[in-house]
Amino acid sequence: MKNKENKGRDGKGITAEKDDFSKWFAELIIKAELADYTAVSGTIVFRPASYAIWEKIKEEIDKRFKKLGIKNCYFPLLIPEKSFMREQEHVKGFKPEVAWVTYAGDSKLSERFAVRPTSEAIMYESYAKWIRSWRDLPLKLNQWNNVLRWEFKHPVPFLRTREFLWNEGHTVYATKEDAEKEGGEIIGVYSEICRDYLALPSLIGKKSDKEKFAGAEHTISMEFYMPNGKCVQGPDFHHDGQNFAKAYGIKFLDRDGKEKFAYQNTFAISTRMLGVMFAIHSDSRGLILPPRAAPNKIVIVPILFDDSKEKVAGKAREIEKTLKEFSPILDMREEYKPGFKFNEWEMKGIPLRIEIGPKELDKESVVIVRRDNGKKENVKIRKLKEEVDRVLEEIQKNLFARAEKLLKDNIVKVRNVNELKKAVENKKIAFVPLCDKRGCEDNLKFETIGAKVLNIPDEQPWGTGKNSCVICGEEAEYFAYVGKSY
RNA sequence: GGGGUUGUAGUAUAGCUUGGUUAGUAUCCGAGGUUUGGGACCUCGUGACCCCGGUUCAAAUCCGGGCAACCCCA
Repeated sequence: MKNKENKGRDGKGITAEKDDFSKWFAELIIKAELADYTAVSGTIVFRPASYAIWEKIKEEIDKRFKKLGIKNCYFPLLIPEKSFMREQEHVKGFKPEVAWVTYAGDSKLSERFAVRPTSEAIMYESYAKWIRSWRDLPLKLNQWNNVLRWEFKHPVPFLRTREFLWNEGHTVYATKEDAEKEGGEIIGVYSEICRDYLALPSLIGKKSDKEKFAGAEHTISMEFYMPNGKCVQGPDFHHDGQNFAKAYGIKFLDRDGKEKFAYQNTFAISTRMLGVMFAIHSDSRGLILPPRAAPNKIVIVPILFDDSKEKVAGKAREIEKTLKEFSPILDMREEYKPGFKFNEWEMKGIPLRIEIGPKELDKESVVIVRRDNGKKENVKIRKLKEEVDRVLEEIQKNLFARAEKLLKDNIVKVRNVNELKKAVENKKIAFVPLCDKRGCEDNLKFETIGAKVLNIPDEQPWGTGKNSCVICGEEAEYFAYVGKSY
């Protein structure tokens, strides 16, 4: 293919195949202008192409959070060391990754400040002041912000960055029941956005004690399967019980006149999801975006010849207006041939391309080309809007179906250690009967050379009698998803 | 946590072994011309040796350190 030979030589196309995942992903990120590296390891620039999608995710989630009565606020970036140290499990979990501010100019500060790796510590000092009565509850606050975790593992753009953007929801309830009920609502919002906007299916379940959030009583997570066989933890919800309430003194006077500790939750979705989405949908030609996540859903490429130029250009502008709701890009650049433009917009992941030239003009039609499967169709201009609507919806569905197939095809049920090892070796997610002993989970990681329990789904396929833990052989408590993870 | 590879323009690269012209090429980018249905062509032009130190008359090249990217193993 001529096209193929040209790739790479001019530094514009992606040269790596998707099978060569790391190389492919790095190229995709740079060439589709999603992100760029900076001088600080593990930090990236979120360029407009990716930031616009983040804004969309934010917007949709924010709307839904507000419906649930969650209000936005903003807490400071810096956390005094004393506050940070209050909840011990939390400290243990985060301390190795915390960056400290110790100097102002040339003078050393008398107290050092943590750059937030997450905001529990600073928010809960305030919560303790604000909450006095059962009438103050529930308190439901959220902030959209950045956090810094000084990871030492090899960074990957979007998927493992030291600084990232997210939402931090922090809610407080009078009773455990009310607090726990929120888990379903929040995970419902996150999974709706992932499914309907990002076209990503996930495995939803509870984290094991070993893997749960530092300071939480339990964690519900959404796990995603990447094309290189590794899993990624996406959005999550933590029920903290009274752990933080006790550490930070979040108490209230209840109806019965007794002072009680409150129950708390925290939840988050981060810019990591952008990386998950880019990686799962895209191909060797470049980025593929689900229409509902794409800032520009359409590109219009007019085919301009001298004799018909004016007419075609006029029609193209008309179409641009008709399709305004899809934020179309009209590529009128005359210095590039259409073929060049096709490749460029495919690289950048525009879901649908509309071609219009003299041939179409005569027939009052246009050619539409899908980014997800390359299929071309002739469409009458008078029907264009409804056809575009239909095709975009089909692309959205197709991308989800593809991603779902990738996920489902890579889950295998295993019954013993050998099957488990083989599954992990083959880059599968194993569905594994386990007991709930910590030792067995440690052992599982050892046996599989690094795989871990992703989560434990609510729906348990007990069915045919009892199962035994693949590690110790005793009666299993549950089936868990196990795989290598970022 | 351990081991390895690599840093030359916006991108992809040559040169490095054996130090020595004005650091070569393609593409991108800018100007002009000719073109335009899957990465057109011609002319001219702009643009680079990761940082700090050392060795040397002389460093992209050799040495040390730092920073960064990537790979493998735990």
